[in-house]
Amino acid sequence: MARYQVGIQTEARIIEATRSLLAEGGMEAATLKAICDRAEVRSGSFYNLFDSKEEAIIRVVRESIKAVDPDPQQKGTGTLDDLVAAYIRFFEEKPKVAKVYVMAALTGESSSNGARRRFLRHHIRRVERFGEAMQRADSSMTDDDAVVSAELLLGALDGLAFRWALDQEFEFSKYALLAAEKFA
Amino acid sequence: MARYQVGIQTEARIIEATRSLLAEGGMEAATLKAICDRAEVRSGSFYNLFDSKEEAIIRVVRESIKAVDPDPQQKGTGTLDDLVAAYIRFFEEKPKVAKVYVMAALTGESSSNGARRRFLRHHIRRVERFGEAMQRADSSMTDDDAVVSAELLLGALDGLAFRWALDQEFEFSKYALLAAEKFA
DNA sequence: ACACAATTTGAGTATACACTCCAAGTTTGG
DNA sequence: CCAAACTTGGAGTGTATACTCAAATTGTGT
Repeated sequence: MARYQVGIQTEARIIEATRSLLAEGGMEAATLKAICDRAEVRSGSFYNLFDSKEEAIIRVVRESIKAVDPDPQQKGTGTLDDLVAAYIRFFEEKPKVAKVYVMAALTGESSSNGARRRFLRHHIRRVERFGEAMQRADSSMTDDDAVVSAELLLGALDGLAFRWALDQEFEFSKYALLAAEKFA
Repeated sequence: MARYQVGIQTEARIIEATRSLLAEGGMEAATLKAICDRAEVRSGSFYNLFDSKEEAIIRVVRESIKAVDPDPQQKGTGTLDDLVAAYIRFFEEKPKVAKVYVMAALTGESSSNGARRRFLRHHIRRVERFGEAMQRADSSMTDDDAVVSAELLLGALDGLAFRWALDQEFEFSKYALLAAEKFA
């Protein structure tokens, strides 16, 4: 772990290099050499700060998953529109992180089941949040209905995100809003 | 290219080995050694039948993309329900191929744009088919509306497929039908 | 200014990978 | 039954990869 300023800065450069490489070319592009070249660091320095390449990648992926969820603290408040708006904002403000997020689920083979399980846990938590927001808006909704509706809307949002990752010209926010109208 | 019976069988074993490895563990799992071991073939035989590992993978991916589209010949007929039903059937009947399909877009050779572009072309074709089916059901629909609706429904279906790839317990067909209902 | 821990360097290691080569074996049509 | 066409085994090649290490340099609290 970095103690001095230089070390902390180097660490940040390595993380940023890893993130941009993952966003541009997926796991395949994030080789140690590529990361070190982009961060302007020699491999020895890399291993002074990280135990393995995997560690750097996991940190980037974990951070990207976390970034999707706006303020997990504010549980129990917030409307469905807030949640959808937060998702849209995430894509507009942090496209690089967003792309890593979209890639993470399918590409996470590196740590085999670990990454996938983490992603699934995250998804389930999100379904709960969306479902609760839906129930708050319509108190006649059963728990089961809420889960089904939330799963449907989140599926649509993730599908549109996937579409955006394929082609950044795609107007994600426009379709995300339409999906919220249609599936809520 | 294989001419004799033995060669044709070996080729089939290699393709099947590649497909199952891709479905189980993504690109990372589909090493030459793993493919050859599973197909019970030595690397020399592999290269007698394929120019490269890439060729085998591309064939599997291409086949999986093709398998999603039911009878491209029947253009101009078929209802939206038929198209959705075909997509659902694809997941139920060919789960292995389906998983490769879901993985293909981002994970393929994420660096080489070839796979991504092919996937995008395929998606656009599908949006057209879905849009036409929607217009056939509601003749007052403009072309633009059809594209938007089709993009939305396909986004949802793909997102649910993505969800299924994460966790095969997920009842894909149930949610796919619910999504389709919203557009009826 | 000093001691010493943190950081950097860069050559070096081991390994896994895709791919080659060709002698020996098998299948096929005539 | 033969010869040509095809297939196979498996040792071997070159290369890219993640990772190590000891020595040199730099940052920090006192």
